[in-house]
Parts: sequence; C-alpha cells; structure tokens
Amino acid sequence: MEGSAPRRTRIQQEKRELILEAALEVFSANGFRGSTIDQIAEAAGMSKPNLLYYFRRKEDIHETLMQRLLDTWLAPLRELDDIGDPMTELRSYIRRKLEMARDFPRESRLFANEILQGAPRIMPMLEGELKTLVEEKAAVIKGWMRAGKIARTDPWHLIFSIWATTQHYADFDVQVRAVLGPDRGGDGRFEDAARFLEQLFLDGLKPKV
Amino acid sequence: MEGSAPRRTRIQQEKRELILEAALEVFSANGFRGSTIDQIAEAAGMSKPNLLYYFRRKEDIHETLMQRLLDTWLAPLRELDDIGDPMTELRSYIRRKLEMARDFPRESRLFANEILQGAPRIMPMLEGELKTLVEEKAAVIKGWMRAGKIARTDPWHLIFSIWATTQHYADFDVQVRAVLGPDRGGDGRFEDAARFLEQLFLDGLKPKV
DNA sequence: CAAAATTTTGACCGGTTGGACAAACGTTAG
DNA sequence: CTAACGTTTGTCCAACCGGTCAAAATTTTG
Repeated sequence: MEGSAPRRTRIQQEKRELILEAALEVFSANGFRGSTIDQIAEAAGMSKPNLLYYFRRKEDIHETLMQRLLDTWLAPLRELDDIGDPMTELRSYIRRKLEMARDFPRESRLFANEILQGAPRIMPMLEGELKTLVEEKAAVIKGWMRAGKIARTDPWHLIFSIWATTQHYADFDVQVRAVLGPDRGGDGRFEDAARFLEQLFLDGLKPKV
Repeated sequence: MEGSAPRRTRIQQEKRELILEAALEVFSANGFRGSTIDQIAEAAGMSKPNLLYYFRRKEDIHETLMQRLLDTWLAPLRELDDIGDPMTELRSYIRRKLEMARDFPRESRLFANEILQGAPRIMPMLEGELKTLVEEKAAVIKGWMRAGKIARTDPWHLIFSIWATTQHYADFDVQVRAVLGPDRGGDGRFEDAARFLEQLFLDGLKPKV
C-alpha cells in the first residue's frame, strides 16, 4: 500500500513549492552546473542546510522540476485533435505554443538547457513518450494531407518548425529584444510574432497574384 | 607600433589552435560554467598549467572563441543581397543557414548557450553590430515587399523564423534524432528539412487549389 | 656546441561547492 | 506541562576548481 508518494506535512508541501519555484528561476538562468545550492536557497529565503532538509541532493530538485515541466510542456501538442478544421487546429496549436513561450519562458529555457547539454536526464522520455506522441500526431496530419485539407509536406519537420519558431521567443528572448530595440521590442512583440507566424504557416512568402 | 597582435611562435600558433578546438568541443557541450579547464586541457592533450601558459584565464579562451564565431556566424546574413531574384535570395539564405547548422553544430550550440544565459559577454555586439545588420537587411526585404516581389510581412520576425528553424537542427539535434528515430533520423534528415523549409517559406501550408 | 629563450611539469594555494551532522529551536498532541 | 516529532541553524569536511610559481626539459639561435 501507499508505495511511492511519501506523506508530507503542511510545511513540507509549502517549502518544497517555494524551493522549486526558486530553483526554476536559478536553473533556467544558469543551467544545472552553473547553479549552486546556495543561490537556490537564497532565492527561496532559507539557509542551505535547511533546503537540503527538503531535497537531499541538488539533482533531486532538478529531477522533480523536470518531471513537472514535461507534463505541461507537451499539453499543447496533446490537444492537437482530429476534430475541427485542420488549418484552424494548426493555427491554434501555434498560438498556444507561442503563449507558453510568453507566459512560461523559464520553463522553456530549462528545457532548452537540458536538450543543449545532450538531454542526459530525459533521453528515455524523448525516445519513448515524446516520440510516440509525435508519431501519433504526424499520423493525424498525414490524414489531413490525404484529405487535401492542407498541403503535402513532412509532418515531423512541420512540428519541429512550430517548436523552433515559437520557443525561439523564450529561449532567445535576449537576442530578440536586443535586435528589435526598445520601440519594436516592447510587449507587442508577441502579437507581431503571432501575426507573422500565422501568415508564414498559412501562405508562405510568395506574393499574392 | 605593433599594438594589438602579439607576435607568436610556431608552437604557440599550433597549440592555441589545438586548445580552441578542444574548448569548442567542451564549452558547446557543457556551457561556460559547466566546463573545467582540466576538461579542455585533457581534450587538447596537455596538462592544465601548460594550457594556462597559452591562455592565462578560462575566460580568455571563451572570449577568443566567441570573437571568431561571430564573424562566421553572421556571414550568411551579410551575403543576403539586393541583386538577384528576392525569392531565390531568401531560399539560398535559408539553405546556407541550414548547412551551417549541419556543418558547425558546435558553434551553433556555443552561441545558443551564450544567449540562453542572457548573453552576458556579447550583449554589446547584439545591440550594436547585429542590430544594425538586421536593420539593414530588413530594409532590403521591405524593398522587395514594396516592389511586390514577396508577400508583405514583418521582416524582423521573418529573419527570426529563419534563424529559429535552421538553428533548431543544431541546438536541438538530440531531440530531433530521438523523435525521428533511427530510420528517419539518419543523414538524410537535413535534406528532408531543407525540402520542408523551402515549401514552408514559399507556399505555407494552405492546400493548393 | 652553448647560451638564450621558450615550453612543460609538479607541487601548491585559496576559494567555492555539495553535502553531513548534531545540537538547538519550534510545534503539536496527549 | 511535557514528550514526541518536525524544523532550522552553525559548524565542519572532502572534493573540486581556477590559477600561481619555480624548476626542469626542450627548442631555437648565434
């Protein structure tokens, strides 16, 4: 009975949340090796030994954070459904992904950091759960192509391109803002991006005749 | 006289190259803070004090690497020219960027690491040189739009989308290969990507009537 | 060859980091 | 109140890390 989930007091639940929030901030900005327990502890407003009372090892924090992330991270793709107009479905998938880049940039950067370092801690998940999910959705997209609802292309690379273009606004945010400058790079940049991406994925760049 | 470029012996030139090559390997895989001088020294086949004879500080290696990177990194965009057919120009820019992701993935990851950490060491260059270059090219693209050669959109976000989609194949390579699997993820994946991106940027996804 | 200059090495140092631990402190239930 | 349990803190440690230094080994030059 009650095998996996350890019983927790009220304080433990609260403090663990506090630590995870602080760790997300620190890890996403400095990477795993670039972050110290002291930094996380300070950001969480407690001493290092106190933090280590709630998470025995630095890796445990990162692992917990990563597990939580993955669920919410794939939610938009999971929602991509066969019901409804294909073009509308894709458009709203892009919009959802872009909203995640806007609202959860730290999560995006945490994920990017992990992949950049070769995904040492989540490789099984990529080859298992993620691969399966993408295969499933690629099949749906192929169906749309066969039905003549969208142009024929490679569904896998289509998904990659949506990931790349949307996550770019979280992962490369510093560069985006630097290049756009103070005026163009304000809060409106996400709406500009949404408009551009919609047009790109719909009509491409060829001029209308 | 002879102000900036220090005179170097044959051995110094060779060994410095060796170190930079090793450092590119290590830094791009682990980030700056995640890499140790010992790792780089071992990868370069020498002892740590010996390495420090050629580069006095760890940061010097990273800085030298970064300076070299930036020149080659922006070369494809610099080549984007007003002469020739606009659609062809864009297509070959995309192709060149994708070839760089294929042939220089470590350079791409080094850059991505730097931006992810908030670009602490190259911020001035982003706000200066890069911003100016992009503004210049955005003006060229705007000209094409005014002339009706390509569809009207935001030139800045167009450039971002090209960067994002192409660099994705270097920075997220592990994920790409994991999702595509052994068969689809072989050497042919870059040609598949090239075909897909060409179609995306030309025609988008709307079905042809 | 021999002196001068360059390159390589081993030993060492101070600061940081992840983590252990016992003692002190606070809370809660009988 | 008090015993039991949960929480917090100060102290400490061993490993690691960036970097120094003097001496030894090697290469270059006259």
